[in-house]
Amino acid sequence: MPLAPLFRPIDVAPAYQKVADAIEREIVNGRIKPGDPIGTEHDLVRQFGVNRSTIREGIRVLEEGGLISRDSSRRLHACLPRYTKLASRLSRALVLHEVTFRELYEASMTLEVASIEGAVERATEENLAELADNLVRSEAVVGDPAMLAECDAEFHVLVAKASQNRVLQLAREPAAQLFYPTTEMIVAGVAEGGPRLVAAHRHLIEAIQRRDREAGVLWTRRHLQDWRRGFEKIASLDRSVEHMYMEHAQAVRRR
Amino acid sequence: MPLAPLFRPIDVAPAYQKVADAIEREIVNGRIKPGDPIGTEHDLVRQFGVNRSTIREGIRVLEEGGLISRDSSRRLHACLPRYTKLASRLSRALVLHEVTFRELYEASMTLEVASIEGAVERATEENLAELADNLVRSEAVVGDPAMLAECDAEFHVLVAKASQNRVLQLAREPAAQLFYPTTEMIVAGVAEGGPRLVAAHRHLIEAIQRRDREAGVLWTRRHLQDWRRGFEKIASLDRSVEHMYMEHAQAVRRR
DNA sequence: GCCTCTAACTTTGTCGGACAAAGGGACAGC
DNA sequence: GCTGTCCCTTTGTCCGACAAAGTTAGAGGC
Repeated sequence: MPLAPLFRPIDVAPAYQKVADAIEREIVNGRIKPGDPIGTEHDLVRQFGVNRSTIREGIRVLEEGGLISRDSSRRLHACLPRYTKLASRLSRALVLHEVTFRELYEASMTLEVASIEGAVERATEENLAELADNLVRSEAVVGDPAMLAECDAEFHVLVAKASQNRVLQLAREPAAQLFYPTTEMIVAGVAEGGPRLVAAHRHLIEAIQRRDREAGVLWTRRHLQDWRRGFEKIASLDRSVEHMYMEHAQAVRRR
Repeated sequence: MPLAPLFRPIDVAPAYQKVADAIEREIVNGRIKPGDPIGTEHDLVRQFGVNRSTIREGIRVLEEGGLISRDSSRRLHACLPRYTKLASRLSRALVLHEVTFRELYEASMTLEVASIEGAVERATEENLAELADNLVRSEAVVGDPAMLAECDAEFHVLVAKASQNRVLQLAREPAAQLFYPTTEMIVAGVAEGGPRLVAAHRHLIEAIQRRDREAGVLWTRRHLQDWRRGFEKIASLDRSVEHMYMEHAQAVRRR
């Protein structure tokens, strides 16, 4: 019979990690609210009793995690992590794991359908106005694949936003970020691609307006199937997401 | 008419950020493969021509992003970002954004149903063996809410894994991490909670075995509805996720 | 009294050097 | 072949320093 454990594992985390954890705890449990100042590096040196280099390493960890950031004057303050920034981490991970476009397509089918269902049910007038505005801008750039792809990405972000479900909004973002670059290629390669894309958006907006769930789901499916057909003219769905697509995600993250 | 731009915006990112970006680029575009050594801090000092403190700050950024890590001997090497670690960042963000349990529930309903559909279609013998093993362990701890909740969380991870869709796996993880702690409370509070949970798992495994999609979806719905009923005995679905739940996510991340 | 401009002061980003602790490797001894 | 020791490398931490950018306060002009 093994001995009863006499000792707990001792905490051997390096100091910079402890600093980061301590500040993270205060933010996550709400004692430091988003927007609250964290204090200067020198303040933290005094409070934690460690060297400024150590403090700075801890700050980098928190900054990368999106929990704190520096304002225009580079002062530290707690902040709400931004979805797009976090999602681009995930996109990056998906690329490194070499997920296939089939996986992306299947997951997006689920997530975008769920988004439109939520939007049909709960979209506000403001959401609709944003979508309508997006549609106008899309129509204006229907001949420019790059701009149109950008509008398309924004359109689906707006639909997800209209669902009023932030979990869904966040869940769909990583896959969406990897779709975005391909849309440009497809619209450029397929003659009727642009107009079909804009037409689908129009039908989706109408569906939301009429609170017509069936139509919303139908047109989302069609929209994604269009993407799929276009993609399969270029490559196999079983191809894994290429590294080049990451350049987009990186650009998005830095915004 | 404005002058043609003579100059590009100059890059004013701090040095540690440039170091991190440079290494990130090499990893993401595949020139450094997961597992490859990065070299010692001193090597990087020589290569980048900056001070070691600067290098270390850059390393912290990459470490937090999950792109590099240190092995047992603390040497740096590139690695595949781990889903659970990234997902816990998202869970944290969701908590800070004060998402409601209703949002979690709705999104999970979508994501878990999609997972089971994928699992029914594509689960391997190995996936089924893992699920069966999980079921045995769940039955053994049916009287212990904390252990059972842990088994439940693992069960759904295994279902998502069986779907062979890593995008889905990743997308469901953040919401799932926030569910996990509540399951324990619910199982503890509702008399028949434990046995019902295990029974649902058994039905789900059978559905996967029989490739019976209808049954899989049905029992996933019931399983989640059970959670919902249990939760509503404790609190309103419109309550936002409390900060206390983050302690779990933090524990998960550190594993 | 209010505004502007300048001169301190503060804060950040970076640098150089330093040292203890932990790990890895080579080498001798059994 | 295994073990223990010594040495070297690497990491984590510390100290002190400085230029650049931002902030604050006070002088001076209206």
